[in-house]
Amino acid sequence: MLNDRVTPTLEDVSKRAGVSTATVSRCLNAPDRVADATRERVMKAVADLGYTPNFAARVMAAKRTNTIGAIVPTMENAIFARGIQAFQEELYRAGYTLLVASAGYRLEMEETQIRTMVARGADALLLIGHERSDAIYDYLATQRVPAVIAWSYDPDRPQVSVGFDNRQAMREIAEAVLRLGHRRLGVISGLKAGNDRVRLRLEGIAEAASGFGLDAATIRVVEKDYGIESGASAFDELVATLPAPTAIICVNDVLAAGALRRAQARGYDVPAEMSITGFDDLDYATIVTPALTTVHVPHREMGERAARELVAMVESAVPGRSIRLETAVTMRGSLAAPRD
Amino acid sequence: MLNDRVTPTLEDVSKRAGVSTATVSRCLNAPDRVADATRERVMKAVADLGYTPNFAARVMAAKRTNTIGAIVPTMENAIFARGIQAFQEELYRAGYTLLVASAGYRLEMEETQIRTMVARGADALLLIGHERSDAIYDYLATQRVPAVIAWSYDPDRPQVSVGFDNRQAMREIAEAVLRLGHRRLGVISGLKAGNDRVRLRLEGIAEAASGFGLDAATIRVVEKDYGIESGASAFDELVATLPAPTAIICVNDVLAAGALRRAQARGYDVPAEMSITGFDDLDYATIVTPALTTVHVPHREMGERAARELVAMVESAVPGRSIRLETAVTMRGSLAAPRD
DNA sequence: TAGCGTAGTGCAAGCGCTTACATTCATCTG
DNA sequence: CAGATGAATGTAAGCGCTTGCACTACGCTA
Repeated sequence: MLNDRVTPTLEDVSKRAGVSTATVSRCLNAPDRVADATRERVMKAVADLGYTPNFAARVMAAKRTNTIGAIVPTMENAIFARGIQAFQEELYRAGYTLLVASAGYRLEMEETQIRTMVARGADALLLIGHERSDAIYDYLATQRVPAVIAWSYDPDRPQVSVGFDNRQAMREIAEAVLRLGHRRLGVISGLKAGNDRVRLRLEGIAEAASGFGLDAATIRVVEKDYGIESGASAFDELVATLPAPTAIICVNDVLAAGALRRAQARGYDVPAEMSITGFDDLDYATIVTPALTTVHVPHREMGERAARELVAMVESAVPGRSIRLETAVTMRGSLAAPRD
Repeated sequence: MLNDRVTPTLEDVSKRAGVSTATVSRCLNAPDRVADATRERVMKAVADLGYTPNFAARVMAAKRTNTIGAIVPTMENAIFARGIQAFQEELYRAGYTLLVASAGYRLEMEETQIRTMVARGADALLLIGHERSDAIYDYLATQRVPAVIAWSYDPDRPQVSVGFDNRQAMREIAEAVLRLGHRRLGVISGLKAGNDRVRLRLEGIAEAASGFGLDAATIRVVEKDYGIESGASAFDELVATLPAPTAIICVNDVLAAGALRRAQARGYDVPAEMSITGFDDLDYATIVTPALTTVHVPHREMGERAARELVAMVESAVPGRSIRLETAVTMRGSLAAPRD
């Protein structure tokens, strides 16, 4: 018994107030069902004793935790931070607590985390992207734990999603690149395994290329995990094989920032000799020089809407509706027409 | 009963395996105390049923959650992300789950979060910085919840801390600035309220200034919340009053990155006309141009060591020792001698 | 062979709370 | 004024798990 707390219990309070534990419980959970005088007495006892309800006991008895879990691929870089922050603020407003776990972009790890969260009594879950096993979706269904998928939007899937169309968003920025005249493209991608957002974005690039009469299969794609350094080394790989691309499209701003810095370190003039684009519109995009042309994603709005949707699903047991958010190509200095 | 789960219970498993619930429980928690044949049978039943232990029930019965909470000021920018990520990885290795909450740099909010975490049964807590009410320290003591303070190191305080000496770290970089000949300094600070790290860093600057014969009181300090935009507008304020500083010391890289970009937007040549320094050595520091001279903080190491210390405190109930980590001034392009 | 130790298992008492149901009693109705 | 009504409170049954203790059976030792 490592944790033998010295916390007063409901019973201590009830004795001190001279009532039953049921009355104390009601004072705490449904104050209007208790006579004013009694309530005052009880509340005084609560205050005197510094009583805090035992969470586990409450969960066991009430089968509700007022807790919502979020499982993100990573907390290390800023990709999910802003959205999750907004998510948590909105949950807090609605009286819920957020539990965050990160799965390191690994599906089995995510599955473990989902099961852990459910076992911990999460009333609902926020998940990133659609890709995961049917087994785990079935599990959530049988457990009756509502879930919302964020950072992705797909009305054709049975799951409720609050996000944007990754493919279309990426196609739009790729088209912007192509429209300027670029024909030799390089792509820096995150790891595709277990990450449908990345795959959809790559498809978006391929679609744009086809639309401009390019054979998408000839576009060189370098796949790396996320990180500044990965973007930098991916850049080196892309320019190693000739003819080098005139524009490099990155699936997010972190990779783009790394590629940009490496390009400059290698003496490339960005954007005159080399254009680079990002995705997400994180802080990274605006602090680099030149600032990144990127896809703006409404992270905060996504977090807030997902929270509201999830709370509604928990509280009214309605099915929940998918919500599509708009992204926007944001033109900044890192993209220009090719020189030649 | 919104969450009437359809989860199998220990009893379901025990029936299927033809043993008592006690045996099933032992299979799960102390497998070597059960005969091999029995264990196999039980494990098969567990697998067949897809059984997951109910967390709340387990906590109630065992009074231990294998959960450690971390309450950080914010998750929005990258300041704490790397350290927390390392913290969680190390905890995971030791068999613990991490609960994260953010307190928005507000002390009352932090207090609420601490109480919530304790009520939820956190076995221990990671807190950022020393500043909080005695009442809450007393609370943790009576509840017997071990806590470690990170991002700060102070051997004279009763609390265990794993971190660095904010004052000295900042003094060192300020001295580097002064040594180059700067005498007109500006400072961009985070909000001091409830944030002892910031105050210590400011003291470090004052000490350095005194050491160089400057009156610390004459140094202009602009206080802002953290954010790129805050850094930018703080820069404007600092250069609005003449004579403008020749070097701006920022209490972190986020503010520094914002100030740097704004300086350039206003036509300043950094570092020739204006030097800018940061603190933390986040990604931000290396992707801006010129890269930021900053104080390198061993975030990952801090997270890992804090996790190990905390686990030791929980498991062996030893008092715990404070650990001092070294920081290092990292010279990069944003700092140079003043022109005049 | 009696006596003992030990590994393996079961029994059942909680852990602190919520809540369906039972009880009490003051108030109202006709 | 008897009886109905309903507000306020109490009673007690769990929620699903862990664990101290008791018990059995088997293999040793002397």
